[in-house]
Amino acid sequence: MKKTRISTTALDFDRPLVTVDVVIFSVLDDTLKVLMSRRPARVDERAEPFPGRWALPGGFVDVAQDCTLLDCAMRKLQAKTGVTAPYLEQLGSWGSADRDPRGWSTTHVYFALVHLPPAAWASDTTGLNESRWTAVDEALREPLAFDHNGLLAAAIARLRNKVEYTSLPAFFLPEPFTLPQLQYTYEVVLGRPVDKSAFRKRMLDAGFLEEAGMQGGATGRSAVAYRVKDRAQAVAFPRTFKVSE
Amino acid sequence: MKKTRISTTALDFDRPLVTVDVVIFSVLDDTLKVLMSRRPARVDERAEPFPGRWALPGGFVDVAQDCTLLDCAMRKLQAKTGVTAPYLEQLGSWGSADRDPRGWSTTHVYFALVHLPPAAWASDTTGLNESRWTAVDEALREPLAFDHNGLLAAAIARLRNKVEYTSLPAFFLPEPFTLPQLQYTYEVVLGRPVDKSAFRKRMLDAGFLEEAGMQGGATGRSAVAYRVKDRAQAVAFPRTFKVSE
DNA sequence: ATAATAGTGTCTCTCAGACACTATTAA
DNA sequence: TTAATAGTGTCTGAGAGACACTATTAT
Repeated sequence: MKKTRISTTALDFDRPLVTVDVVIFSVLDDTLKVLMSRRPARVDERAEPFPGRWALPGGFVDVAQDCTLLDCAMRKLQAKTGVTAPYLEQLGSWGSADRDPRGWSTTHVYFALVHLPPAAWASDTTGLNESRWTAVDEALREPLAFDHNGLLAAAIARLRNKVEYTSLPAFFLPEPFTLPQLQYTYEVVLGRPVDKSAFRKRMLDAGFLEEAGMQGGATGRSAVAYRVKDRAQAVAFPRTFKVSE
Repeated sequence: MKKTRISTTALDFDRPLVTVDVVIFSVLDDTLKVLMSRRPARVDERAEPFPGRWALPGGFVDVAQDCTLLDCAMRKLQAKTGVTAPYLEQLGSWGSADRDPRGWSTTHVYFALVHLPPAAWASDTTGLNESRWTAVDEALREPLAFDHNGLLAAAIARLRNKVEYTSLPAFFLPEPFTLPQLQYTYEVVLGRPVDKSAFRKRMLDAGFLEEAGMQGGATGRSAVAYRVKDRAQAVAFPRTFKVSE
């Protein structure tokens, strides 16, 4: 028996599931870390996929609540970390028939760079929303839910690549920050030391910083503090670090 | 009245529409062109959105036919152009409540670089699948269907940006091609002349080309012909063109 | 004064751009 | 031989890396 349809298009075909996942990076303890979320355990007869596995924070788009995909990503980031205005960039989208056992599904992956007050670093290991900050290499070593190993690897690759020629690491620091602090952050993410003189020339010549007073450490000379002029976007340098060899 | 559900997750919420759009670029007549497709005219009482407007080629993901989003994009590209193995890269995804009058919708945008035999350049201005190659600036000037002005602008920006530091324009040429031909293609896309000596050094040093005999023009000296070693991906140069100024 | 950290100066090497030069082909 | 195009050589300047130097602060 066929339904009769008048004045509408044929939209009654199967629609894929639509989700958003957020890769939330931060730097702590000399390490690049990512926020992972544990899939709920099997609580009753309902078939939640990958029970107990670690996964990227994310979930279904709520068409009643989210006006855009970016809204949805910000909502999930806010819910997990309380951060409201971080660096947030779309990484890409993945979709296939078999990435989710519940059916043909798509995910829109965003990646965020945040800095958190130390208090927020406490792992939440209780209840249904268990989450944890994990060193990126460690997170990749174990099998994650869905295709999240692939998504996370892509996010790490994109971040490491962009750090070579952009001001992205500035978003890992609370403002104002000093150039030595910024250099340290670059070195953590790149995993190698960077020459101080070349680094400072590059940052100051790029012109994305503005002075914001002085900042003294526990010991040694005080440093000039800086703020980024335009918090909304990163700056690209004309060359990558370490061109030769 | 509530349905009783056993042994299944709650997936009976509203799902967004899921589409794929493809921005297909090519170079002809000294111009960067894009393939545009006309939305069907209003044929009966069914409400096809944006009747008669120009749009990027695309459409709904067919969960029965497409295994992945990339499959879907390749299927649409193949259907429009007959091209099977071009350069195809994901640009990003857009999704919001109001970009499609039929409801909350998402689109996954891919961009393709193709070279076509001159015969395929004929515009198909008949029937329901009218399509046309249009200069990119011209295509952007008129109001397109949906948010396609924005999608196209993003694709053009990404292409122009990547051409500054990658071997992408090689995909606009049928193999084998000569360095003067490749340089000409760069100049068309960049919209400015490029120094011959610097260009040749850059291309040959990048090491993505392999020789493939000689190729003579109608007049003048013959040129060495080249093929790209790895047709699957573009090469990134360590610097952009024209750093200074 | 010393330790510790912030910041600068100088040298060199690489490489892109500019541009003039040589090489090869057809008529 | 000339026109047209392909390809090379040489100079210069910008800028990154290396690394030694100076500057400022607390003890």
